[in-house]
Amino acid sequence: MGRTPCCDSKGIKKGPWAPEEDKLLVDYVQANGPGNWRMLPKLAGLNRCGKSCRLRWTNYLRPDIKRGPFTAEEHNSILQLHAIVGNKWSMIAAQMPGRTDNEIKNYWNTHMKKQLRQDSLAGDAAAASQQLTAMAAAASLPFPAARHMAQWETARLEAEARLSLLSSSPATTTTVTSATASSSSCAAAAADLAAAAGPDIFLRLWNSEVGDSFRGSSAQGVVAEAAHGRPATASPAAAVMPPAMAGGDDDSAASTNEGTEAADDYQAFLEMAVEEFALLHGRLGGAFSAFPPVADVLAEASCLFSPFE
DNA sequence: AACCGGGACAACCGCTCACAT
DNA sequence: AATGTGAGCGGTTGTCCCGGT
Repeated sequence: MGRTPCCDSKGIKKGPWAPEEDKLLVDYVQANGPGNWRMLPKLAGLNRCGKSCRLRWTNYLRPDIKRGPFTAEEHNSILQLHAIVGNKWSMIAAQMPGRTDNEIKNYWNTHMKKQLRQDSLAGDAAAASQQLTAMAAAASLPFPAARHMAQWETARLEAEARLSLLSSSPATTTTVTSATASSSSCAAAAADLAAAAGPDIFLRLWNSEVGDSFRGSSAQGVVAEAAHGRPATASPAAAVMPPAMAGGDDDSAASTNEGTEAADDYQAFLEMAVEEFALLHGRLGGAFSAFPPVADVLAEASCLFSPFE
């Protein structure tokens, strides 16, 4: 679908914002609230495109923005969160009140990337364990959601490590002949899936119909979601998180068993994903196109077909 | 004083997605 | 179902500033 650029009109100003423009934008948003950015420039008397106004407001003029240099605590938080989610700046920013994704992204690209490069040049032999270390540290972050993310992600990495071990053992290389595969062969298949389709395959599965199905069928999950009281307007981060990590509550005292529960949830999810995959394959003979969202996720893992045949 | 290079940060660009029509 | 729109996201670019030569 063709999309007309928002800023191709002649005479629309670009570049740095003047103080008068900032004042016009702030006055308008304070009087009318943000929203309808396309019409805003005209209504506010600005010679800018709506997108430019939105960016200026969200990245610079918003009253709740925390200016100034990043603290050591924020620095560490970014480091740890980046180890978990990668370049998902909006997710990282969601855990750091007062900081924008743009600000964090710039900080990462200018300060932290350089630091990491220097660290790697120094020849850190423990590089492989850095992610887990960062995650362990993240478990003590002052941001509840970040704690949940770290705990769940730690469990996920441990589970994946187990799956890798299982998949490399001779016993699990035997042929799986039915959709009701055993837990260990599910695990092996899941490890194959990750190896074939990339580590984010699990996140994508979680966001697919398979994940929906799992969430819907897991009574435990429903209880967990209710207990965590996920807000109706979930953050983008919460939208992709399993219940154990999408909580948003401050109930840190009750988190003792969360890692174990998360690992169990994750294992159950993997088993269901593989079963679902096998069922679909059996039912459709590989014609996954009838289920586009699942197909998108699973088609990449087509080399997984063989264990089920 | 003039020039240059690099760092820091604001702003833009291109893309995707959800939703409305 | 096709298309248009608004909004958000991540990557990239542009500009300013500052220190070194």
